[in-house]
Amino acid sequence: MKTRDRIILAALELFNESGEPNITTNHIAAHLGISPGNLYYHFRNKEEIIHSIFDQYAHDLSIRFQPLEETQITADNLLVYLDAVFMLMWRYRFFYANLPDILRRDPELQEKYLQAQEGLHQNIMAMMNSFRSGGLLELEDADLLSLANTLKLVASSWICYQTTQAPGAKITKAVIYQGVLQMLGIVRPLTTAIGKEQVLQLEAHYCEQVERDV
Amino acid sequence: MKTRDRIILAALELFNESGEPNITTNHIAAHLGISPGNLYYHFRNKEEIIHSIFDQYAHDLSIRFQPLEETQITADNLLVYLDAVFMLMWRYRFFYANLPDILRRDPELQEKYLQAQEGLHQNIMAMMNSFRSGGLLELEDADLLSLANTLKLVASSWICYQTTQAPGAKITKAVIYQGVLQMLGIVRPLTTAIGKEQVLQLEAHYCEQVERDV
Amino acid sequence: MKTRDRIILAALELFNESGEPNITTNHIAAHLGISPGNLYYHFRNKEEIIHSIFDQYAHDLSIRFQPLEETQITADNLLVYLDAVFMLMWRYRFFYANLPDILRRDPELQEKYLQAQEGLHQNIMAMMNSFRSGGLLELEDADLLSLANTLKLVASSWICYQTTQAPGAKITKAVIYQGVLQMLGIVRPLTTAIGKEQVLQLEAHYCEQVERDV
Amino acid sequence: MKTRDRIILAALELFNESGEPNITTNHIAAHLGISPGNLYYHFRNKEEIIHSIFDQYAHDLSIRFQPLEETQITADNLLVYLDAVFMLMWRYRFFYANLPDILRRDPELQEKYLQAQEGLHQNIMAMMNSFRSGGLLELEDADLLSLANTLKLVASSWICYQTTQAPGAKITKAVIYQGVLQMLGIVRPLTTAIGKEQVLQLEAHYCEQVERDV
DNA sequence: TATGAATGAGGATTCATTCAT
DNA sequence: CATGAATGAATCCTCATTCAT
Repeated sequence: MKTRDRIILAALELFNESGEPNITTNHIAAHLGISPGNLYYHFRNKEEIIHSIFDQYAHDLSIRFQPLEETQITADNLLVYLDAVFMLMWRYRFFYANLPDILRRDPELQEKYLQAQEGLHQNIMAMMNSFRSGGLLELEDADLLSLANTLKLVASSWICYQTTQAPGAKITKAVIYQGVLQMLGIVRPLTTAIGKEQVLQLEAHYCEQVERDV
Repeated sequence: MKTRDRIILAALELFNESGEPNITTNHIAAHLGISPGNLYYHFRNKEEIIHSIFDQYAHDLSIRFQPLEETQITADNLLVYLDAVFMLMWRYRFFYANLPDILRRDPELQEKYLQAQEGLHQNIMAMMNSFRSGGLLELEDADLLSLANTLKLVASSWICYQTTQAPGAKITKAVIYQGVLQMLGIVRPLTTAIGKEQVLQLEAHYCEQVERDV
Repeated sequence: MKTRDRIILAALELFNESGEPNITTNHIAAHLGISPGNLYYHFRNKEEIIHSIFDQYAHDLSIRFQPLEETQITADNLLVYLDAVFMLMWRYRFFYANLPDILRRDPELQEKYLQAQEGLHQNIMAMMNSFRSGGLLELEDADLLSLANTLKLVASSWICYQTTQAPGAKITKAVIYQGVLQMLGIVRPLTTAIGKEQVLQLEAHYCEQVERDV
Repeated sequence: MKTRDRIILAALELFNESGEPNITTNHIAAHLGISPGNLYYHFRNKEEIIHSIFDQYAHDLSIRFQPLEETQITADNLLVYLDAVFMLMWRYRFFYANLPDILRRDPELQEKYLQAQEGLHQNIMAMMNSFRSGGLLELEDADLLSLANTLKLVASSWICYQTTQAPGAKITKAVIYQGVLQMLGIVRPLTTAIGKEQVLQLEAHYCEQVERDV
């Protein structure tokens, strides 16, 4: 494994554990047993490390989430999708603990983040549309858009929100699954009879996951 | 005005503007034209300033939000309530931009925050219950709880979320009102015919506010 | 009791407890429940407080130790004298924990200290001379002077020395009495048969004291 | 010469000159023409510098003073030993000017200091025993122990004591030699006829040294 | 590629002291 | 006499970053 990648990995790990502002470049170098000079040979500055982590995040996102065509959208696909979104967010959770501050310092990163958010929005919209046309949801356009926005907000805020809800909260996979359940809980009351069945099935799936992990 | 209060005010202002991690105690002192020594005469350390700001926040919260009795809950009261919650969050918005990090450093603050969150939860539940018993909502217990959780999450995350949704996003009152609208949008699809009317009225009110402020 | 005197007393107490460098003027004021301004009304600066404490010490010393005439010197007088010297040193023990540093900063104090030391020397010499002329000691002039010097050194260093001989050593009266015993132990091997008897008597007296205090 | 060692050396020099409490880490850095950051690259904090100086002292002590076997103890060896002890104390004299305060702050250092003191005690005891068995001294066990204690006290206190005996006293080598003479003066009245001769010889040696240095 | 010593501006904080009231 | 808010230079220390090797 290349040093550059090891740095990214170590930084990600340490940031997730202790928060980005509390991890210095020296911490990262020491953790890897390399010199600070070497770290700066591979990265111009700390910002660039964060940047690279985000790039990896965005890349992971893009390969997993080819914009879905409406016909492909099934309950199964949805499950896979939600699963993957939250897992990704978990993997890069340090990011969400400081998002406003990190983005303020780095306009370029802000731009990239917005693109990712846009992709998330597109996908959520596509799924909701597909649900509606499949007769699982019964909503007007405005309500559908509002629903999509809410889902995006919940997805994007979940980890940060949970971090603040308990002293010394560790974000585990169970917490992630509860996030998916929270989103399903938002969709369920809006579904048709057929839709409800599907959602309940998904919920059952995630309840299992939560219990297995607790 | 007492120096102690001026410090709290200046700190709040600067934190909101530039983010707490980017504002040093010297910045605050210089901004007020006082010496660093004087600042430390009034506060043992930076943490204590943040603490005091939070205490003020909690105090504001508590005097404005005496736990509502269910009979008092009307659409008008709700409007006043939501308005006030978001305004308060706006006033102390720096806090929300770094919540995980701020709380991690200060377990006492974490405790206080959870109490405030618990109060928020109680009030939201009281309102939703009242809505249901007033025939504005039609939901089972589990769904009602889920709804309340979603509303609390949206309320608690709105400012942080919005901060990340645009480059150099300034959180204006209009953004705040959109948060209220978002929450109403979550409630609306779940209301009865009578409930829908009330919600639409509230939405209309806030749409006006948004337009006035933009 | 006058504020000025209360300040001296409080400072002495705190200095003894925690060491002069670790006690700020604010500590002293807070301990007395007075304002720092008030403290500085009575004393130009911290140095002056130390100075005043020393003056009190020198005063105590002078009233207790009128240079002894040789004829007055008996074993009993000696006992009273040694007792008093060490008690005084105990009362002002903070001083001995930092003597070089305190004196370096304050030439006037250095001067006063030397005068006190000179008085100590005179008295020790007087006693030793008297012992010799009384047939208790058998020494040549040079040896007598050397003995007096040693005794002065031991007396002046005892508290500082003991402070360093155990972790977190508290200087108790027992430690003080051991100092007297140490000095008697220096004198004893040099005494005549008659002198030895006297010294052993004194030693017995102090051994009792030590045991009572332990 | 390594920067780390240069820092230790400069600190030692400045501490000796002006007293440890009066020398800041910035002083040391400036004195060496290096940045404060560099100093803190080599030492975690000021305490660690003091610690390192003491370690060097303890090391010097240990290599020079292998516990002496009784047969090796001759007047010549004693001379070398005393010489070295006082020289070492002179080299690290800042330490003795603040011993109580320095040890109070640093329990680990206190522990090391006590070990060094214990070594000193062992060596002094060994020498005195050897003197007695060689017929140079005539003392009972209790008196021998008492003598050893006195010698240890004088040795350990000499520099601190001398520092306080004159305004702005500079501790020169002559002062050191006088310390040795003081100790010899304590031993001399207790010696046998043969012993006295040896001691007088040593005294003569040191009187020469003092005169040469004054 | 990698080292690790070095930088230096800047951080939080302290404390003897002053001064208007 | 007394208050207590205010000063400001100084302290210890951090950390992102550089650079000669």
